[in-house]
Amino acid sequence: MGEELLPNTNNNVPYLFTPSLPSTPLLNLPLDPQIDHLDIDWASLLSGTFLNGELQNLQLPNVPLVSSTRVNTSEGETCQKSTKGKGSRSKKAIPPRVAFHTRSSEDVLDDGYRWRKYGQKAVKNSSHPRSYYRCTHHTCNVKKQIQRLSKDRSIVVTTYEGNHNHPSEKLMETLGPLLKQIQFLSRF
DNA sequence: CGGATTTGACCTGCGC
DNA sequence: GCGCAGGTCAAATCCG
Repeated sequence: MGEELLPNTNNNVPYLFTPSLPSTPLLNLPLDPQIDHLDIDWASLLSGTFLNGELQNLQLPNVPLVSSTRVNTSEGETCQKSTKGKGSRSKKAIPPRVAFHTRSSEDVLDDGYRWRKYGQKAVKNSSHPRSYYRCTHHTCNVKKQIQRLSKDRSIVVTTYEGNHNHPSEKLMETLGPLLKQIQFLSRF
């Protein structure tokens, strides 16, 4: 990792491009010339199963090849804490990463999950800082990074790391009544 | 007052 | 070994 995430094939993360927001389910995957578009099931994406299933089923060449060796510190992982209490890194299995390039005036995409910002850092060769977010769900350790392209400030690069182990709150808010209705109707 | 954000310090990996 | 860059922590601060 190093510089700004650019829309080219040098990145080690699959590059998904959305012309606007997740309002359109059609995405492009320039990394793989075999795939010129991809229909995304946003429901499964938001529930976390997309990253577990669909993406891997597509056999994308670079999932999850991010060179970062940073850790995540979710429960059950053997991550070493530094004796000074700061930092919690060690070489570990790299969680799946997906980068979305989104044209938006908003930095933070409303993806249905709740995120807490835990850091912001100036990035080399970029005039815009990178922001670090973590899912606020207590059992979930998904992270995301948000950064604007210096070449095109209207483009926001959102990099998701890891899989949600819980459904999207907004999704459940929306689907909850619907599911109840389906359950009710299915009794007949 | 509690949760979210800000921000400087700290830690690790990597290249030279 | 050293310096740099990226990533994370946690105390301070903000805000509803």
